[in-house]
Amino acid sequence: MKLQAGQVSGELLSDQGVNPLGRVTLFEDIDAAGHAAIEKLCAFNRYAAGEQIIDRDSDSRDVFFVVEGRVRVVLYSLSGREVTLDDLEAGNYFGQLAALDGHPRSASVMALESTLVATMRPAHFTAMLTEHPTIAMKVMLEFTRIIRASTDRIMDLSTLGANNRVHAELLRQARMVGADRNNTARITPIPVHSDIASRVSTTRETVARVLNDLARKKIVERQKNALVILDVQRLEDMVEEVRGE
Amino acid sequence: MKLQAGQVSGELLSDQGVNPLGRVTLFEDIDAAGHAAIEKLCAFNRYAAGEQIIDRDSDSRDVFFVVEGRVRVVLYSLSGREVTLDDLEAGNYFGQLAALDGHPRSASVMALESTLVATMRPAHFTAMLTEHPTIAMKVMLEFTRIIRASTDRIMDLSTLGANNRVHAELLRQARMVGADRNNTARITPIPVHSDIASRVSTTRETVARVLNDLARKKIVERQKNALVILDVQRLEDMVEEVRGE
DNA sequence: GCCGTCATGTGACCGCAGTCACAGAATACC
DNA sequence: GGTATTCTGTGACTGCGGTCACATGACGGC
Repeated sequence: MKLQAGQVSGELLSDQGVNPLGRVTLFEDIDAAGHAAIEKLCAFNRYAAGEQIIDRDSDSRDVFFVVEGRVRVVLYSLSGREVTLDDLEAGNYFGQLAALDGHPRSASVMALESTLVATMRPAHFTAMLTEHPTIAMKVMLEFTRIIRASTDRIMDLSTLGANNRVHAELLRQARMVGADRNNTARITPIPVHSDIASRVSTTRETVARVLNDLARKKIVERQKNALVILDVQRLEDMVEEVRGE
Repeated sequence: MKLQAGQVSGELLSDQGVNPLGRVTLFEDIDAAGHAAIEKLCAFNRYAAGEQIIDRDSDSRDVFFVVEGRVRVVLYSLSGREVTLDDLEAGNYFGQLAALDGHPRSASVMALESTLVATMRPAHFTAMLTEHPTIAMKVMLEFTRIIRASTDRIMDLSTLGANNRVHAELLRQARMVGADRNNTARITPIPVHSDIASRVSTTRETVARVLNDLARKKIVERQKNALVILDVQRLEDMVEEVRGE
């Protein structure tokens, strides 16, 4: 057994006076009674930062709901090279692929910080989908989100060079936090270079060079506790321009 | 209106004495009455080889069922560079992303040969999913297939060089047709180089060089009407070896 | 058959970015 | 505070593979 996270009792959770599944957006349309029923089907586990929750070549099929914390979905090449697919905040879930199709896990998942997850066996998950069509629909919508993100990434990898992919990633993060009317966006905390690198499949060094290049051009600025995109528009132009070539 | 395919009457189809939706695997668990009901919700259109069925930036949301023929799902960069995502045989369907989430089309789809498709409006599609849970489940399984293929591709693009991606693609095609006990597989008809190139995001020239290289090493052989993988095992080794680096 | 079109083969060139190496900065940990 | 570790910056080198150019080959149409 590779997963050794401490089991967390339901009691402990109710002691906190919270409905842990209430935070999971997949269940947001379900009433309190439904939450209680679903909660009975779950086991709760806490993972420390850096701990593996899903190992790509384990044969578990469970679905995991992130009650608290943050996780990262990654692929590792045998050489240890690490490809980040997605980060999931509390309220999201993962592990649904293997639960639904019974195939081996498609990726590994690790906790980025101390993370509390609810675990559900695959049979309960599929049963829940047939019982609650609104949940099934939400699962499908999540799939469409994943597929669209994947095709975008395939497109980027196929048509953009490494430094343009870094530009595109900065732009994505800038859009996530939103730009103010000055065309600037504050990304905080400062993303670690190797982190950006693993999201766009390049090296830490390339990211550093690109960021300094952008800083020299006054497009980004590294501040105390935030990376500031000084001119989102200009960055957009740089990306769009190259996409068209 | 960009799509100008000729409308095909239902009568014409019944004249052929076939149940056109019977071939669509999504509906295989539905009885004849159900097929008839679903068929009423569809319009039938025929597209010529090369004709666009979905344009990435049209705002249609319909779902398409491939009754006959073959289609290709592609992305185009503004420069015209073409990235193939998938080919779909008769019996499959496409267009479900936009139908479900209402966002713009994620890719373009073109007919590879003369193709007959059944078209369904998004509202009917979602209604059908809630009415037939078994269809909803099949849609989800198709999503898992797409996501797994996408992550594999992202991994390949991130970790393999261009010629190893060609190796990996040949291997995939070899596995599709299956190898005999001599470790050989006949891929037929001979895939066009530019076609392979667009599947693995490289150039036609690179594919040509790789294939000749493999031919020199007696791993593949170009025959009259088929590309023969003489030593599937050896090809596997070449791919696995590099993945581990 | 002949020709137009599409597919293939190959050389030359060269730029992007990955790799290695190491120095310096920042942050975390006791 | 000091030390360990993790993060960042940058130069030098190099090879993969994209691009261009052009020749040859295959094949379908009529």
